[in-house]
Amino acid sequence: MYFYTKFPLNMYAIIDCNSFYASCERAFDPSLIDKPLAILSNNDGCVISRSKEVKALGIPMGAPLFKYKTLIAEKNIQIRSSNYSLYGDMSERVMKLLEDFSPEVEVYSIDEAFVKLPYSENYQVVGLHIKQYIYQRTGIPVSIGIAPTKALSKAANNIAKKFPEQTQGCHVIDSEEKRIKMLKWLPVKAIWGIGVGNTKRLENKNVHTAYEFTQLADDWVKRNMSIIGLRLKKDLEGKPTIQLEESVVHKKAIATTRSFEFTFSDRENLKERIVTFASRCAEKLRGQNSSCNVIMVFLRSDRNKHNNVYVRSKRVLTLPYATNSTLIINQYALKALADIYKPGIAYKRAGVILTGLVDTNALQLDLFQNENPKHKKLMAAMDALNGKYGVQKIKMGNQDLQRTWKMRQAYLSPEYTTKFKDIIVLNCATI
DNA sequence: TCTGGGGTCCTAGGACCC
DNA sequence: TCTGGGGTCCTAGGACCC
Repeated sequence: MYFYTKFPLNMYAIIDCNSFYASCERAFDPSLIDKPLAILSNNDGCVISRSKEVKALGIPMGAPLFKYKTLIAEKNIQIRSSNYSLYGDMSERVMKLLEDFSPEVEVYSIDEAFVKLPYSENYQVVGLHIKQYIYQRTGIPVSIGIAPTKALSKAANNIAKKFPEQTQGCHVIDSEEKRIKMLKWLPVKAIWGIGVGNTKRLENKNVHTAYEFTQLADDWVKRNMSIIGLRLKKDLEGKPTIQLEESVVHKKAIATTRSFEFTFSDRENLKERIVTFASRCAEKLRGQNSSCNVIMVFLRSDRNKHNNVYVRSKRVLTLPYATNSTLIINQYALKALADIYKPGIAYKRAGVILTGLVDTNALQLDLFQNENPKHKKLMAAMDALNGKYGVQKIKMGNQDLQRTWKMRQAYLSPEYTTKFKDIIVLNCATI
């Protein structure tokens, strides 16, 4: 109904890397190609990326590793620990290549980007070209959905993924007939932005497909699913409502949180962890040239231990002035920790989150309280050294200097693209 | 024995101001 | 005998995403 007679000048494409982490591993280790391959979360806890062979074996996203040990052995499933420096670097390469097709690129996540495509007579050809272009230069296979709105392109991408043979990995919505056919096929729970809560609500109202969702009254949607739901509905109707967010805006929150391999209760260990998390946050903060006004520290017990009460405590502190000094941030992090720490609780997870972020260059100095100017120089020196010799080489005195807090990463691959010692060596034999 | 981590946005309700 | 109303800002909590 909102479609132009001649198709709109701009179409949105979503480019989504297939099983991204698994594909990164395969790009550097061809022996993994065509074998079932699963990538694990931090601490090798659960499965967070699955090749299509692993999906076919019925291992769900987020599956705890220990529950599938037998199946993994039986089916000879290959597993790898997360190698985020590799994935982050490969992601940057893919995103950079997309800029060759349009100046308007929104990096939506580590493995997905929206691109506003310039007018074309044949978007299927454009899509297949992008797919091939990325694959040739990175070894990463992608799926592409192209449509007049972002929500429709996400849905089209579902189709490209589900029917790779028919679509060749790219599906285009360029007519009202295709839009309606797709929405009638798409179950509500698969709509981008409809979570479990909304799915339940809609199914109670006997709404089961995306098409039925678009037939609801606007005011009902607004009332029950907020302005977000209404925008989504418009987008699915083919009226561009969810805009491309291009500018690389600074993050509005910076977090470092971890689960521990074991639970523990003693104050000294927690202090060390919190200082380490806070230091890492401060580093990320300076990395985007921001300062923070607010710090939050939380502690949690093990939510999977049902015989215990699930303890979740947090403390939010507002700083006297915006800062990005590790020293100040650590000091307040420890203060927050002292407020919530209770002896005798088996803590399993902790984290530090910085919010109230502002641009450091635009800082207003507090009239009475501001930072020791030496901090700025010290931080700059620390960042420079850590940049040169590796993350966390320079630490605060109260951090774990012996590196006893290692994550469990039993199946880690080399950092092929970001460490000199891990660069692949080719042996060329002359015949 | 063993279950991840890092984000975004919206809303309701309270505090406060004029 | 009587006790406004509107606006803004902030925060906690929820929902959702990958």
